[in-house]
Amino acid sequence: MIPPRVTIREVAQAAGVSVATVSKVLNDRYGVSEATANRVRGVIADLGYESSLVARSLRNQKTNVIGVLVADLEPFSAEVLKGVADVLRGTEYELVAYAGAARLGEHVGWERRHLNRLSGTLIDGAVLVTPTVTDVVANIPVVAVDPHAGRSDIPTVDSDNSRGGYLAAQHLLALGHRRIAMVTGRPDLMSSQLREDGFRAALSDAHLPSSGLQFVPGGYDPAIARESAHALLTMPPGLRPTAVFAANDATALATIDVARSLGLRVPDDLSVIGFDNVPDAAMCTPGLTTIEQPIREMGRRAALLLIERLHAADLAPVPSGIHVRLDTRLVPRASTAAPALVPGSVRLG
Amino acid sequence: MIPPRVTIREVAQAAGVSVATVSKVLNDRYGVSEATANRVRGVIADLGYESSLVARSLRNQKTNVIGVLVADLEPFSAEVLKGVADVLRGTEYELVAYAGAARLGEHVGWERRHLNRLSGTLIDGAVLVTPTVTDVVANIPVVAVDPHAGRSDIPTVDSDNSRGGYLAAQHLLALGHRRIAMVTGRPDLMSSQLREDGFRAALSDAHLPSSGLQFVPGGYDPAIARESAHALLTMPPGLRPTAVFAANDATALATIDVARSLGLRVPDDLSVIGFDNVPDAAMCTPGLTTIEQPIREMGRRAALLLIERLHAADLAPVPSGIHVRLDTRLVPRASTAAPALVPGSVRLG
DNA sequence: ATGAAAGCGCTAACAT
DNA sequence: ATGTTAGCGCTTTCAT
Repeated sequence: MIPPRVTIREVAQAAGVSVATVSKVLNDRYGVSEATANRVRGVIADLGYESSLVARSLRNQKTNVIGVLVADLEPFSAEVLKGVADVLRGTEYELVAYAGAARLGEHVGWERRHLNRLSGTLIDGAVLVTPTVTDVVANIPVVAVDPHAGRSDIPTVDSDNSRGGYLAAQHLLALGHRRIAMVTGRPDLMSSQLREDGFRAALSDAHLPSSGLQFVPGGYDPAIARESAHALLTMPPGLRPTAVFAANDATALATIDVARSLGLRVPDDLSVIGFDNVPDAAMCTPGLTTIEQPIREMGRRAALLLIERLHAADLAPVPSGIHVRLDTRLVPRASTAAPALVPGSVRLG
Repeated sequence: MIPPRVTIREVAQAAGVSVATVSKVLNDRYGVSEATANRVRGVIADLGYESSLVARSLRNQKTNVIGVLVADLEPFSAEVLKGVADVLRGTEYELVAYAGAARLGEHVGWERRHLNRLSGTLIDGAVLVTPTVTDVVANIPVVAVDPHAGRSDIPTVDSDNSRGGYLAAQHLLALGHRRIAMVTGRPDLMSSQLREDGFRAALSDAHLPSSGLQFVPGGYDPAIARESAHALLTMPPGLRPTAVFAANDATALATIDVARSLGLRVPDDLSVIGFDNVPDAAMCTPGLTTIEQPIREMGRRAALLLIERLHAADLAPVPSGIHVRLDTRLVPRASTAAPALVPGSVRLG
């Protein structure tokens, strides 16, 4: 009942020629008479035949497919994906995004697995999104976006996380906050570490006494952040921070949620600033003040870098040490404001 | 210098066994002694071998990969993708998103091409995002999200565009608007038609005389919308609409921009409501009042439907007429307000 | 101009 | 328990 996939063999059979001839027609090779070619084309159209990407790439060296390899498709990687698509749109390249099934507890090493499963066959080049390992060896050109580890042998695109952290602290200080907490990120990630470093640097530059500072774990994880936020916000009003910098928007939103559940108003009783500027940051109420990373642009730059390497593949040796770093910027919204004069005194709830 | 891909053959060679034995180890088949299996596993680990997804799927019937097939990766499809990933996360399934290179001028028929290129080989099932054709035949289960055409043989997920249009009209009426215009969408798309139908229904239910109504083309295209908006907003103040419903957010934003360039204030002199609730709608100033479609949830539902069909594949016949329709809702922001008492009189410019 | 055959990496009958 | 072999759909020598 359901028609099976049409293969090149059936096309050949229907046209009364060999599969080799059909293949030649498909690939515009010489050695086929115009008459035969036309007949074959007719059959192809009639049967609605399309060559199998898989079979074709198993056989061919080049596939014209670029892979975006991710551990998971969440807002960040989806945004990178859009950027890559922006560049590929209108080119000869096709785009495949691949998110393998997460093997339980596997945070590290997925990039090599994904690469091995696809390179040499399905894809000509790859963009790795937030890889933990950047010394991967591959037989195809690879570009990393927002790598988690420090040094890297492959071309890399990231944003200025350190400066972003600095900007966040500056913003809170400028508003007048003096008791500030940070919900940190994942200690194993470079981006997270840099955000914290920049944040500390700004506070240190402003000579804020460390007594006004607290750091609690957030792990880029809403659940962990909730717990930390709860501990933070149930402190006595005189000790409780008047502002929180969360290492990413997800944990910032979790913090706001906890604050609200405790009867604290944002930004009146608590200012919260995040990092990333994901769509949710704009859609929520109040709008989340945050540090924007130009994620989509990072995807664009990565794609550009990759295509360049793809075109130069044979000629040039692998140029090492290519690292593109894009600017971060403050996006002020409604979740931050000057602290109440007597913090906590306005709380009515 | 660059190590070539490790294949099963090299593993076999290094372990001193046949490729068949390696394959058995890989797939946990019976007939391999524990000693041999361990030796092979050791070699696999040493060499960092991973089986080629392509070769494997060419050979196998089942691949455990679900495909999300899109014409282009833009905000809408990326959002659907996230929804699908939400459901697949933690399951056995891997996710591949595929955006083929757009053949020039090809708006229609990409879904069949993509499907033919991947089905039967790379993927076990597919989610089609905004397909123009929904009578596709495939040898794998397929679910369509926001199909452009009307009737459909395959399971479908969309949102209640008609009700969304109704809600938009209701909102404007409730604010007190009586001269209302609509910037319509693309006549060839079902979603667009339904938005208009719902809009008309609400106005008719409210017995708004048709003299207060105008429809101008927008084509889901900012450029077209600009032109229409310009014509609309340069009418004499007594005739000019006090509110505009644009068929999607992109054209709503274009309308606001034109209004502003004509010296009209939004929402004081003109209320504008859009449709979709894309991130931009929240990020712009003033925030755009709009009708939200739960796009990510649509992706989730599609994935759920697909997995269900995948599991039931052999047993059940294809159940026809499965159509999931999710609710749309009004998201009030700052771009709509009650009309000025004497419309146009407050204009000072 | 056309076709037969090998082989890409892998799995599954089918030997042994 | 292990190996041999055929074949998934396709492209590409290499005959004819």
